[in-house]
Amino acid sequence: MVKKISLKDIANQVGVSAALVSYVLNNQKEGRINKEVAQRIRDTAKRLNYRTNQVAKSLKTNKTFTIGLIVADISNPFFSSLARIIEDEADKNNYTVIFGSSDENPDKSEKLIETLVNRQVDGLIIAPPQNSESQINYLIEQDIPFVLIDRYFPAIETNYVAIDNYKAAYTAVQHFADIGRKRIGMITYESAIFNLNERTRGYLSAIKENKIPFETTWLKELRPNNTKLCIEKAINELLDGPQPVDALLFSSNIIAGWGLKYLNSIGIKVPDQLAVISFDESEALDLFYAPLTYIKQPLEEMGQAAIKILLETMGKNNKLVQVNMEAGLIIRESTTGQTELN
Amino acid sequence: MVKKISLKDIANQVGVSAALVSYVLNNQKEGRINKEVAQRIRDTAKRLNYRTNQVAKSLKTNKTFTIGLIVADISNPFFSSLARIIEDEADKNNYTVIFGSSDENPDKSEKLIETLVNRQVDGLIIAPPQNSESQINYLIEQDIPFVLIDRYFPAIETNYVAIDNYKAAYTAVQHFADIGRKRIGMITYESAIFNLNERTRGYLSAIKENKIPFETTWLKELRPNNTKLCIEKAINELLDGPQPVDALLFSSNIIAGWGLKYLNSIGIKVPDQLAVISFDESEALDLFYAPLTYIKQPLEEMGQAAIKILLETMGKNNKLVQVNMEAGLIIRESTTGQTELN
DNA sequence: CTATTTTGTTTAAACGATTAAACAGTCAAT
DNA sequence: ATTGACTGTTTAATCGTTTAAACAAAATAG
Repeated sequence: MVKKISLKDIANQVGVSAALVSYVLNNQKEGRINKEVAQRIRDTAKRLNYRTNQVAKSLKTNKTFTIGLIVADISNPFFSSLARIIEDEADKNNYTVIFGSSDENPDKSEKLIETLVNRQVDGLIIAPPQNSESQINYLIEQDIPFVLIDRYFPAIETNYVAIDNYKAAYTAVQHFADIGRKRIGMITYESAIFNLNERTRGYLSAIKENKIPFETTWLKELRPNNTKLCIEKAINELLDGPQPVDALLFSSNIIAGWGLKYLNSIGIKVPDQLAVISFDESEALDLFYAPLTYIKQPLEEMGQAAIKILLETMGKNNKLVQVNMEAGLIIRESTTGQTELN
Repeated sequence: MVKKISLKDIANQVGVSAALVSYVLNNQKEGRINKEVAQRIRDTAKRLNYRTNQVAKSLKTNKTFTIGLIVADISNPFFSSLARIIEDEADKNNYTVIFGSSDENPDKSEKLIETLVNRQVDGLIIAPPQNSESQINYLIEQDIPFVLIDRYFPAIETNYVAIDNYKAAYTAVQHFADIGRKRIGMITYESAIFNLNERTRGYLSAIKENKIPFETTWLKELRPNNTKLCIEKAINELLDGPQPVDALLFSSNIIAGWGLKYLNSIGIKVPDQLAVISFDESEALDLFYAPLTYIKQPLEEMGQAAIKILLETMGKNNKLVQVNMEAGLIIRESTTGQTELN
């Protein structure tokens, strides 16, 4: 590696102290510095192609201008879209983003938090996996600024940005009821994550309030390490028998992806046989022959809010900010359309 | 922020010098340190919950264990999948990843490179936008380890990992020819990026070798800042008139996404009226009513190779490594199936 | 019983920046 | 001529590590 130019190198060239160079390049001590010298310093810096060493600067100033982002999986479009928004917002404020994927695994999440904290990130944005409460409490103890996103733990007082999942699921089921569906299924993950439980709660609550006689077999809770096969099995169980469900809510984009593929392959007619709603958007939902009705999370607003809150928290504005946004229900053919009858 | 524990704090507690603490915690000077003292140091470190300050360590050791990743857009599934693989491989080697999206814009790319270099990343993995040659040359001059991915500049001697785009496009067109298609269109970006040009070259070459009389109107080159509307216009032009194309190659997942949606909406029958192949995979391609034949890039291998080469380069193993992988053609219904006839 | 080696630990400089405080010189006011 | 204020710059400490070199004490050798 070619020798990097330091402040001292510039100082030597110009014949002044490193301190003066620092003052000039940081536009400090404005009026006090000899203009001609300042210009020479700037010229020399440019000529030598000086780049400040952020590591040294961070050590001294105790500020890295880095934000850590921990999501479940950066390759999941939900999280990568969020990541992109966060990246842009961070950039506007001169921060860069280090990311990591926890795979919904608390051990990985813990390791990531540790790595990022050791790297002295100024703050964290985290979509916490289940059973990671202790890590969150650790961050609170250590007074490390952070914002939870997408999920949070109601038992812990933290900043967070999420949607009202109860309401979102409720609205989806209500929509099923409104279009006359009577046997409404849901496929979700068996999980201690609050936001998923809220979805289930919203689902059950809407069924109850619509006076639909609920059957426990309608609710399929998959292991988080779900596979294609689990989803297919769940769908089979929902559709088999004399009383198949006539509506189905997928509680995540991943489940919807596999689920739709399977529905496609077994020739279920959507929406005639089965009305379908999915959480989260994705291009895939558009290309299904009956474009899917889906619950649209306000990603842009969520990402922006997360950064805004994080910056405020880092700036010692220590009040708690908890944001519950409302998701939209984008109604399309999978619940209203007519399947092209042949 | 709660005061962070430093080596010195441990040293004071135990009553030894900071140096000794450093030696112990880094398992250096193995045999030479009094076991009892070493244990006390370790215990105290644990008790005080010491975390090493990576920033300080990096300053001293001139190594950050950080890799910079610059892609066009992290929210594009192609890049986020790649990012995930790179993340995992980096992690295996104890590196973390800082990322940025260039939006195919050389100015953004330059700013990102500068930011990441200032942060003293140990190396970079870059999908360079067009007109960013000077930035790449700068990295070479500065002897900063990097690997290009997905794209590269044939005129510049660099490490890179990419697929043979010429061959991939050629194979796709050959497949069209094999199934008897005679009027084969392509929608791509007008761009100076080598990999896209290679796709075009492969397309043209295959047409020629199959002795298909090429018509220039078959090749649609969109402005990179393409919109939904441009794609729709291009498709209209290809399909309108007395001699519409009977096969169509989309040169990216983004184009395919919009394109398929439009084909869907105007009721084109795939593959009867129009056989379709897309570059890159995505869930969307699976859910199209005729699952798409697509060119599958070996993302896993590409990401792994990129990290491997980068680590070698960082380790001063200065030989040039240029990898051209072969893409696969996954043949499905959009080129072979029968549209369900009604 | 010295001389040498080994063991265990400390000292101090360094990485590259920042920044409070000190300093020297000039200028104006009394 | 003395004082004080201002201008322009340097000195030196510091951030938290690492690590070569120095050092002291104990063990071993001759």
